[in-house]
Amino acid sequence: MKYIDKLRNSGLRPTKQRLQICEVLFDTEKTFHFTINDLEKKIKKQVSNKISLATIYNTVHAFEKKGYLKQIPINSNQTYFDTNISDHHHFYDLKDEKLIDLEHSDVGPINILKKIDGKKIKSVEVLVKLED
Amino acid sequence: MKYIDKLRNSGLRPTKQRLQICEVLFDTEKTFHFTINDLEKKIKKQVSNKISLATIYNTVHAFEKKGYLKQIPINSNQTYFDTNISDHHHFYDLKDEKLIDLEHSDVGPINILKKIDGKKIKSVEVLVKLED
DNA sequence: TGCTAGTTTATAATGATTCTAAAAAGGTGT
DNA sequence: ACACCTTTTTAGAATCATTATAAACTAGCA
Ligand SMILES: [Mn+2]
Ligand SMILES: [Mn+2]
Ligand SMILES: [Zn+2]
Ligand SMILES: [Zn+2]
Repeated sequence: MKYIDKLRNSGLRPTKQRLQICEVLFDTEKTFHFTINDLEKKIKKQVSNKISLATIYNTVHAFEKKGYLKQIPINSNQTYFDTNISDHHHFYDLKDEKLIDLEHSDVGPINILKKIDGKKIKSVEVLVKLED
Repeated sequence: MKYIDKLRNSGLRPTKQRLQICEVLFDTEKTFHFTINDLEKKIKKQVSNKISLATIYNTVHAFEKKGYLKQIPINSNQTYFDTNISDHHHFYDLKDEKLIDLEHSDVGPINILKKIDGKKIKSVEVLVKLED
């Protein structure tokens, strides 16, 4: 089905757990931001069998390594992930502790004038903190 | 002396420990980035008496709240702080796990076109990840 | 139907950070 | 200097997200 090839092509065996996690993560109208704790709850709701927490961690890290998920740089006691892997930015609402997507097109072009010898830019991420 | 008024004006008692931590943090030619673990080591080297880890945490958080330190949004198992409290950005060298300042002037003007109702922008921070 | 490497799992370990509550120190007024 | 009250420091315990462990399970393949 839908995710079997995706996983196979990444060198990941399409196990029952991984396919179920794919459904929770990617069978949605909209992309979303989540912590492992959020995802664990979503899985409990949507998946009949139990998936261990260790497997959730393993899978999220495997998917991140393959580029199917992105980590969002933010100061929190929990790591935030994003199913939106496009080149985009974020608002962070300090009061509600919620992330909001900020599309590339919603931010004027960013020009990094400083160069670091022997290094090249891998990504440019903007975090806009919001208050009331 | 130098930091007593600074602390008093913030409503913080100028204790021996706080003054010593001020010296470690602010009596430097250049600003720097650090984790609590980094700071603990620096203090051990530069301060004769012992300062407990709890006090280091308390002090860093107090200074951050007063605006004498900034937290840097980055994904790491440890929280990074910055003695440079100017409005600036960062390179993050993924290999060396080092932060490098990117002055406001080294980044073209950033224009956030999207508005969120009832919220105003508190800060705009750019993180530029570097690879070889 | 085996075989083997990859995967899942319960559980333990790790480690940064926060909490606790008692002792110490700062500030103020006498 | 002293008493008094509040803030701060401190050692140690607790918390909790994350990672490690190692045994059981499974996907893919001969
Ligand atoms: Mn983290
Ligand atoms: Mn943190
Ligand atoms: Zn996003
Ligand atoms: Zn900096």
